[in-house]
Amino acid sequence: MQKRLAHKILLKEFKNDPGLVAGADVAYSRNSGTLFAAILIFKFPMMKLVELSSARGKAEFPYIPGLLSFREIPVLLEAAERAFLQPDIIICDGQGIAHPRRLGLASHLGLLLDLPSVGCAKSRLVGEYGELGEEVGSTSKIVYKGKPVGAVVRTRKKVKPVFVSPGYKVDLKGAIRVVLDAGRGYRIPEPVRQAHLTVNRLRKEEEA
DNA sequence: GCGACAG
DNA sequence: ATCTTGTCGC
Repeated sequence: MQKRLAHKILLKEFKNDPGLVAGADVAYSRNSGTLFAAILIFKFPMMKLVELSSARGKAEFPYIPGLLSFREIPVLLEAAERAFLQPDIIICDGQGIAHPRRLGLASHLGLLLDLPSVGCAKSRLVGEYGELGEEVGSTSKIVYKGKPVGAVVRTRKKVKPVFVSPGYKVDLKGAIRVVLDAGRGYRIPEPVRQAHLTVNRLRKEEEA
Protein backbone atom coordinates (compact mmCIF):
# COMPACT_ATOMS: atom_id res chain seq x y z
CA MET A 1 0.00 0.00 0.00
CA GLN A 2 1.69 3.19 -1.15
CA LYS A 3 0.79 6.65 0.04
CA ARG A 4 0.45 9.41 -2.50
CA LEU A 5 2.57 12.48 -2.22
CA ALA A 6 2.63 15.13 -4.87
CA HIS A 7 1.03 15.12 -8.28
CA LYS A 8 1.36 18.08 -10.55
CA ILE A 9 0.05 18.46 -14.06
CA LEU A 10 1.94 21.43 -15.37
CA LEU A 11 0.75 21.43 -18.97
CA LYS A 12 -2.20 19.10 -19.36
CA GLU A 13 -2.81 20.29 -22.92
CA PHE A 14 0.03 18.00 -23.90
CA LYS A 15 -2.04 14.92 -23.17
CA ASN A 16 -1.57 12.30 -25.88
CA ASP A 17 0.93 14.51 -27.64
CA PRO A 18 3.94 12.67 -29.08
CA GLY A 19 7.40 13.45 -27.84
CA LEU A 20 7.01 12.86 -24.13
CA VAL A 21 10.06 11.48 -22.35
CA ALA A 22 9.89 10.41 -18.73
CA GLY A 23 12.54 9.83 -16.11
CA ALA A 24 12.13 7.74 -12.97
CA ASP A 25 14.09 7.33 -9.79
CA VAL A 26 13.75 6.18 -6.18
CA ALA A 27 15.31 7.33 -2.92
CA TYR A 28 15.42 5.63 0.44
CA SER A 29 15.17 7.03 3.95
CA ARG A 30 16.81 4.64 6.40
CA ASN A 31 15.35 6.38 9.40
CA SER A 32 11.77 5.70 8.34
CA GLY A 33 12.46 2.74 6.08
CA THR A 34 10.58 4.64 3.40
CA LEU A 35 11.02 4.64 -0.36
CA PHE A 36 10.21 7.73 -2.42
CA ALA A 37 9.57 7.44 -6.14
CA ALA A 38 9.19 10.15 -8.74
CA ILE A 39 8.37 10.11 -12.42
CA LEU A 40 8.88 13.35 -14.31
CA ILE A 41 7.57 13.76 -17.82
CA PHE A 42 9.19 16.16 -20.26
CA LYS A 43 8.07 17.47 -23.62
CA PHE A 44 10.72 16.55 -26.15
CA PRO A 45 12.89 18.01 -27.60
CA MET A 46 12.68 21.30 -25.71
CA MET A 47 12.68 19.29 -22.52
CA LYS A 48 9.98 21.27 -20.80
CA LEU A 49 8.66 19.66 -17.62
CA VAL A 50 4.98 18.83 -18.15
CA GLU A 51 4.17 16.54 -15.24
CA LEU A 52 5.53 15.41 -11.91
CA SER A 53 4.13 12.34 -10.22
CA SER A 54 5.38 10.79 -7.01
CA ALA A 55 4.61 8.23 -4.36
CA ARG A 56 6.02 6.89 -1.15
CA GLY A 57 5.88 3.56 0.57
CA LYS A 58 7.61 1.34 3.09
CA ALA A 59 10.51 -0.73 1.73
CA GLU A 60 9.24 -4.31 1.87
CA PHE A 61 12.24 -5.93 0.24
CA PRO A 62 15.99 -5.49 0.80
CA TYR A 63 18.43 -4.40 -1.84
CA ILE A 64 19.98 -7.46 -3.43
CA PRO A 65 22.05 -7.09 -6.61
CA GLY A 66 19.95 -8.52 -9.43
CA LEU A 67 16.71 -8.20 -7.48
CA LEU A 68 16.40 -4.41 -7.34
CA SER A 69 12.98 -4.60 -9.01
CA PHE A 70 11.40 -6.36 -6.05
CA ARG A 71 12.37 -3.42 -3.89
CA GLU A 72 11.61 -0.45 -6.15
CA ILE A 73 8.89 -1.58 -8.55
CA PRO A 74 5.94 -1.24 -6.11
CA VAL A 75 6.46 2.43 -5.33
CA LEU A 76 7.42 3.18 -8.94
CA LEU A 77 4.18 1.60 -10.16
CA GLU A 78 2.21 3.70 -7.72
CA ALA A 79 3.85 6.86 -9.05
CA ALA A 80 3.24 5.72 -12.63
CA GLU A 81 -0.43 5.01 -12.00
CA ARG A 82 -0.81 8.49 -10.58
CA ALA A 83 0.48 10.07 -13.79
CA PHE A 84 -2.13 11.68 -16.00
CA LEU A 85 -0.01 11.94 -19.11
CA GLN A 86 1.18 8.94 -21.07
CA PRO A 87 4.90 9.25 -21.94
CA ASP A 88 6.27 7.70 -25.11
CA ILE A 89 9.24 6.28 -23.28
CA ILE A 90 10.65 6.19 -19.79
CA ILE A 91 14.27 6.20 -18.68
CA CYS A 92 15.06 4.45 -15.40
CA ASP A 93 17.96 4.73 -13.00
CA GLY A 94 19.11 1.13 -13.33
CA GLN A 95 19.68 -1.64 -15.83
CA GLY A 96 17.48 -2.73 -18.69
CA ILE A 97 18.42 -6.12 -20.17
CA ALA A 98 22.01 -5.83 -18.94
CA HIS A 99 20.92 -8.10 -16.14
CA PRO A 100 21.55 -11.72 -15.06
CA ARG A 101 18.01 -12.60 -16.10
CA ARG A 102 17.75 -10.01 -18.84
CA LEU A 103 15.13 -8.26 -16.71
CA GLY A 104 16.56 -5.27 -14.91
CA LEU A 105 14.47 -2.55 -13.27
CA ALA A 106 13.87 -0.68 -16.52
CA SER A 107 12.77 -3.82 -18.37
CA HIS A 108 10.53 -4.88 -15.53
CA LEU A 109 8.84 -1.49 -15.23
CA GLY A 110 8.37 -1.14 -18.99
CA LEU A 111 6.83 -4.59 -19.17
CA LEU A 112 4.37 -3.94 -16.36
CA LEU A 113 3.37 -0.58 -17.82
CA ASP A 114 3.56 -1.80 -21.42
CA LEU A 115 5.66 1.27 -22.05
CA PRO A 116 8.93 1.54 -23.99
CA SER A 117 11.73 1.84 -21.46
CA VAL A 118 15.47 2.42 -21.22
CA GLY A 119 17.91 1.56 -18.49
CA CYS A 120 20.52 4.17 -17.61
CA ALA A 121 22.65 3.01 -14.69
CA LYS A 122 25.60 4.72 -13.08
CA SER A 123 27.61 1.54 -12.72
CA ARG A 124 27.90 -2.02 -14.01
CA LEU A 125 25.91 -5.01 -12.88
CA VAL A 126 26.96 -7.62 -15.45
CA GLY A 127 28.86 -7.82 -18.71
CA GLU A 128 32.20 -6.75 -20.05
CA TYR A 129 33.07 -3.71 -22.11
CA GLY A 130 36.10 -2.09 -23.62
CA GLU A 131 37.50 1.40 -23.44
CA LEU A 132 35.53 4.12 -25.18
CA GLY A 133 36.45 7.46 -26.67
CA GLU A 134 36.46 10.56 -24.52
CA GLU A 135 34.23 12.57 -26.83
CA VAL A 136 30.63 13.05 -25.82
CA GLY A 137 28.58 10.45 -27.65
CA SER A 138 31.28 7.77 -27.65
CA THR A 139 30.02 4.29 -26.86
CA SER A 140 31.36 0.82 -26.22
CA LYS A 141 29.22 -2.27 -26.34
CA ILE A 142 28.53 -4.22 -23.14
CA VAL A 143 28.68 -7.96 -23.76
CA TYR A 144 27.25 -10.53 -21.39
CA LYS A 145 27.58 -14.25 -22.00
CA GLY A 146 28.50 -13.59 -25.61
CA LYS A 147 25.55 -11.34 -26.28
CA PRO A 148 25.41 -7.54 -26.61
CA VAL A 149 23.14 -6.26 -23.84
CA GLY A 150 23.92 -2.58 -23.75
CA ALA A 151 26.63 0.04 -24.02
CA VAL A 152 28.63 2.39 -21.89
CA VAL A 153 27.91 5.90 -23.14
CA ARG A 154 29.98 9.03 -22.67
CA THR A 155 27.54 11.81 -21.86
CA ARG A 156 30.18 14.27 -20.61
CA LYS A 157 33.85 14.75 -21.30
CA LYS A 158 36.23 13.53 -18.64
CA VAL A 159 33.39 11.93 -16.73
CA LYS A 160 32.59 8.28 -16.08
CA PRO A 161 30.20 6.97 -18.75
CA VAL A 162 26.66 5.78 -17.99
CA PHE A 163 25.54 2.18 -18.54
CA VAL A 164 22.74 2.12 -21.07
CA SER A 165 20.69 -0.91 -21.99
CA PRO A 166 17.36 -1.51 -23.74
CA GLY A 167 14.51 -1.88 -21.30
CA TYR A 168 11.35 -2.82 -23.11
CA LYS A 169 10.24 -2.38 -26.72
CA VAL A 170 13.37 -0.43 -27.68
CA ASP A 171 16.63 -1.56 -29.26
CA LEU A 172 20.14 -0.58 -28.22
CA LYS A 173 20.41 2.10 -30.89
CA GLY A 174 17.19 3.68 -29.71
CA ALA A 175 18.19 3.45 -26.07
CA ILE A 176 21.48 5.21 -26.69
CA ARG A 177 19.80 7.87 -28.83
CA VAL A 178 17.23 8.68 -26.17
CA VAL A 179 19.84 8.98 -23.46
CA LEU A 180 21.97 11.31 -25.54
CA ASP A 181 19.08 13.36 -26.92
CA ALA A 182 17.45 13.79 -23.52
CA GLY A 183 20.73 14.83 -21.96
CA ARG A 184 21.44 18.39 -20.99
CA GLY A 185 25.17 18.46 -20.59
CA TYR A 186 25.06 16.53 -17.35
CA ARG A 187 26.20 12.94 -16.94
CA ILE A 188 22.69 11.75 -16.17
CA PRO A 189 19.96 12.45 -18.76
CA GLU A 190 17.74 15.32 -17.64
CA PRO A 191 14.54 13.32 -16.94
CA VAL A 192 16.35 10.94 -14.60
CA ARG A 193 18.44 13.70 -13.11
CA GLN A 194 15.37 15.73 -12.25
CA ALA A 195 13.60 12.65 -10.89
CA HIS A 196 16.64 12.08 -8.70
CA LEU A 197 16.59 15.64 -7.38
CA THR A 198 12.88 15.29 -6.73
CA VAL A 199 12.99 12.10 -4.68
CA ASN A 200 15.84 13.40 -2.57
CA ARG A 201 13.91 16.62 -2.01
CA LEU A 202 10.90 14.58 -0.86
CA ARG A 203 13.08 12.48 1.42
CA LYS A 204 14.70 15.52 2.98
CA GLU A 205 11.46 17.31 3.74
CA GLU A 206 10.12 14.23 5.47
CA GLU A 207 13.25 13.76 7.53
CA ALA A 208 13.01 17.40 8.49
C1' DG B 1 35.61 -21.19 -0.95
C1' DC B 2 36.53 -16.42 -3.32
C1' DG B 3 35.28 -12.34 -5.73
C1' DA B 4 31.51 -9.48 -7.90
C1' DC B 5 27.62 -7.08 -6.93
C1' DA B 6 22.10 -1.69 -10.52
C1' DG B 7 20.24 1.12 -6.04
C1' DA C 1 21.35 3.88 -1.76
C1' DT C 2 22.97 6.69 2.59
C1' DC C 3 26.47 8.90 5.95
C1' DT C 4 28.96 14.08 4.98
C1' DT C 5 32.41 19.71 3.88
C1' DG C 6 35.34 21.40 1.76
C1' DT C 7 37.97 21.27 -2.09
C1' DC C 8 40.85 20.32 -6.42
C1' DG C 9 40.26 20.36 -11.36
C1' DC C 10 38.18 21.37 -15.99
